[in-house]
Amino acid sequence: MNIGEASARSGVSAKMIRYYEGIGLLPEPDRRESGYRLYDESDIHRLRFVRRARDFGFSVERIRELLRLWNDRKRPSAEVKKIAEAHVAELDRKIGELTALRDSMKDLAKRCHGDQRPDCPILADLEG
Amino acid sequence: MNIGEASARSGVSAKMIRYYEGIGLLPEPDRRESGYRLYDESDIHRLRFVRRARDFGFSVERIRELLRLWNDRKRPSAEVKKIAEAHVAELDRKIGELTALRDSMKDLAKRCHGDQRPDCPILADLEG
DNA sequence: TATAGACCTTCCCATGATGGGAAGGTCAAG
DNA sequence: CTTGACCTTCCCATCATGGGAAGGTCTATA
Repeated sequence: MNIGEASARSGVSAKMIRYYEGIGLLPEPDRRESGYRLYDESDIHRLRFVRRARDFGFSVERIRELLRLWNDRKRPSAEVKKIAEAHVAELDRKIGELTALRDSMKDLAKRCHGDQRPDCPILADLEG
Repeated sequence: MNIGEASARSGVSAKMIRYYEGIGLLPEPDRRESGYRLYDESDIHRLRFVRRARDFGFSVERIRELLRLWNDRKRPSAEVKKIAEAHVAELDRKIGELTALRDSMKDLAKRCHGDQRPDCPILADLEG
């Protein structure tokens, strides 16, 4: 099938399929004589894996490792788990960061009258 | 003072000071005859405001609005509060998103043996 | 006064993952 | 054979930031 159908069936845009190929995340597919890329079921399978990993927030580089493990029938599951746990830790870190920001901002907003007057603890805080 | 000192005193890199000037977030400063940018206390004040707003996670465009309100002595605090609340809502949204991802990933990792065997619920899930 | 070296200038490039769009070639249905 | 949908590559933009090159300026010291 052509890239359009591969895109529709995998949920990965044609743009991104070409990009992933360009950075070596995906193998170069066969081509028709015309130059059109040709995909088969196993490509769709791999594309779906990539899309799902992206949905989980894995970076392309992490997905590269995950694909390698996925293709390795002798992989120790410990390696996969390690990547997953590192990702969880990273997400935890970001969540903590954003939560701290949100709480501070929420507090500042609560203390702002929010009326016609110019006095504002939010601006006062930003002013330092 | 020159840009280096302005940078050191405000916590905004010289690179970013020039960038902010380039996109019109900051006014064009006076220049020496040599072309060197010249900053004074009020510039430091503004730069610190910008840095602090960035620390809170506001986008440059939001900071543009905040600076406008900061400079407007007749601003209604309601406008500032509105921006802050929109930011809180945005942070809440992101936190929720990341939390959902983290929880799913954490659950998958927990169910992975993490040993020498290749069987792995994480890869199985990504596979779809 | 000459020079070293710290500082400044502008300009270009890269990041990460994604989309937009142009110019031009290919395919399939009518 | 034409039309329109599809494909190709290539370039550009995003957002905020940093790296670095090539070249000019400033200041302290020998």
